[in-house]
Amino acid sequence: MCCTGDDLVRVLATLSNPHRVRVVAALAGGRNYVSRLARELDISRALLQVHLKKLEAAGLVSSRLELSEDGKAMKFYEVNPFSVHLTPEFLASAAETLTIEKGSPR
Amino acid sequence: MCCTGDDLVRVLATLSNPHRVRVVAALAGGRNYVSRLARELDISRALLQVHLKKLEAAGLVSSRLELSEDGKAMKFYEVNPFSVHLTPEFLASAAETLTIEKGSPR
DNA sequence: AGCACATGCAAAGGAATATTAGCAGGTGCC
DNA sequence: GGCACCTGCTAATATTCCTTTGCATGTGCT
Repeated sequence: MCCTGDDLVRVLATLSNPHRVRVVAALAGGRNYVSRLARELDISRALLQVHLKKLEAAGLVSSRLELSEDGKAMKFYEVNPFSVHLTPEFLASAAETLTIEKGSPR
Repeated sequence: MCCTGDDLVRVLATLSNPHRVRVVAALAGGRNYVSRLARELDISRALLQVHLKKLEAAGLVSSRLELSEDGKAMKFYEVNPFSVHLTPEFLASAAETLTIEKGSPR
């Protein structure tokens, strides 16, 4: 037991976008940096950055800024291992720690 | 094994709403009809109906119209058992059957 | 200087969601 | 008839999300 119901909802919301699923899938095969990942997934870099931010905000990926040998700053992303067993019973327990306030996404 | 990546995304999108999680949680404790469920969850019936429709469209719940002893039409909902093990590896396999349609402007 | 590559961010428009309010229908009971 | 229940729909609003476009920074190489 580690996450609140709100955290779960945030994770599910984050993974409810095909682009972000593909990003996680790509990173599951190994870490990568933004520009290259954008080329491999064939999406714009700006779009990828937005999705990466959401994934990181949800705790699904981590980033690390590194300097390549030729001095260029490159931001590497990698997946944080996670495991959620989605069942009605699990949702029932998660619902106990769920706030319903309006304008809550944050 | 059974669902496409698109189906998975749809399920996750459906469960990425606190109201719908609470609905599933409530139904996990037993079937119920719309008006009563709305009272128990303390939300408007119109709102609940919208969420129930989405849950049913995603295949997470089922509905059945029944007649009470006193002749009133009552729509009962119940959860369809489901089990999704959410991991990076699982997403990687799901991503293979994921449509993105859209021109790719590089 | 100019090109290729890396990063970041903000504004703007369109699309999709969430929620409310209000209407319609039905039954049975006092 | 008038309540108290049940069901269903729509239109209109507010809000959030998605995506593109554009500009800013920096590096190294020719």
